[in-house]
Amino acid sequence: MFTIGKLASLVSVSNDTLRYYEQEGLIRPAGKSPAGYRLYDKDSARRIRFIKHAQNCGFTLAEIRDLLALRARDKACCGDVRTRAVEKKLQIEGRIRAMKAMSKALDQLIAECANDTQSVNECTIIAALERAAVSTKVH
Amino acid sequence: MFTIGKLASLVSVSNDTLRYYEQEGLIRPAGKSPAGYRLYDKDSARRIRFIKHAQNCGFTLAEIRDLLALRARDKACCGDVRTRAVEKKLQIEGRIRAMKAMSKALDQLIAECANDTQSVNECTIIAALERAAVSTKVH
DNA sequence: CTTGACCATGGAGTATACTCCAGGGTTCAA
DNA sequence: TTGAACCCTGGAGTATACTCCATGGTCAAG
Repeated sequence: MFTIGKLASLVSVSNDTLRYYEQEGLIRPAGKSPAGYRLYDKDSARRIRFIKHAQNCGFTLAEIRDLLALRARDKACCGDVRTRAVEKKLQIEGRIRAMKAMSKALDQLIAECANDTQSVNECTIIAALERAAVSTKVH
Repeated sequence: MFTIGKLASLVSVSNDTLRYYEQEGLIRPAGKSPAGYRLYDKDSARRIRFIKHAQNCGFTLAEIRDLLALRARDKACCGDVRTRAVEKKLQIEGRIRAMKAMSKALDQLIAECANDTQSVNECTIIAALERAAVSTKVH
């Protein structure tokens, strides 16, 4: 059993973050000390790592809460989790496409602006940004 | 000269957004009517389009404000704008890399989970998310 | 003159994931 | 016993880009 500070440094997050996760229903201490201190066990550490890794896979805390709930429900099968992973992947790919479009638009802008010493009045980047639509929407 | 609603529908944003841009120092009406109504001209429309296109290139409003200030300063040259475009491109490419790593991590997870009907207890996605670190940080 | 469409201001609310703070109790070692 | 280091709660603040609201003035048509 460790106190919040111990767990926090163990999994490299702040005490505040752990309390925040608890508040958001993502974790719960294994118990409390007589003085009301949160006490955690190894399972808590596993759970936090789960949360962190899922975040790195692009899941929001709300989605992670769902994932954790899924795990808790016996009836749920691996397919449910898989579906979420596939959906998330599609979402991320959409974002990547949007970003690539941005990057491309910037390429065009940069290429157009050949002359570094031109006055800003004739700047082709500025002109281009005033002109044509760059059809990209993120999120 | 048009009122806020006219300009808003002309450039497809809301009245509130235009007031917000003004508050944030991105635009200023060309004048005011005796009753205090904002009055805009064609330049205003051009400026809003500039803002929208720059947003589509991934610039934040704060960055766009800088870009607009740059345009206003005679001394600034096209190179200054170009530098910002290049920096922004690098930033976006970084984000794309991070997202690709996420996508790849999800691929792995999805591939590992071959059996759709397995109980969630043995779910390999869940297990994988508890295990190894997926080393990706966004932003 | 009234009605509806429009405009103004100031301020609060939204989503996300924390971070920081004040005010106060607890634990432990010297 | 005193001080450092730790813990608690509740609430406010951060960034971004709006959106919505109440309250009230303005304008044009009928």
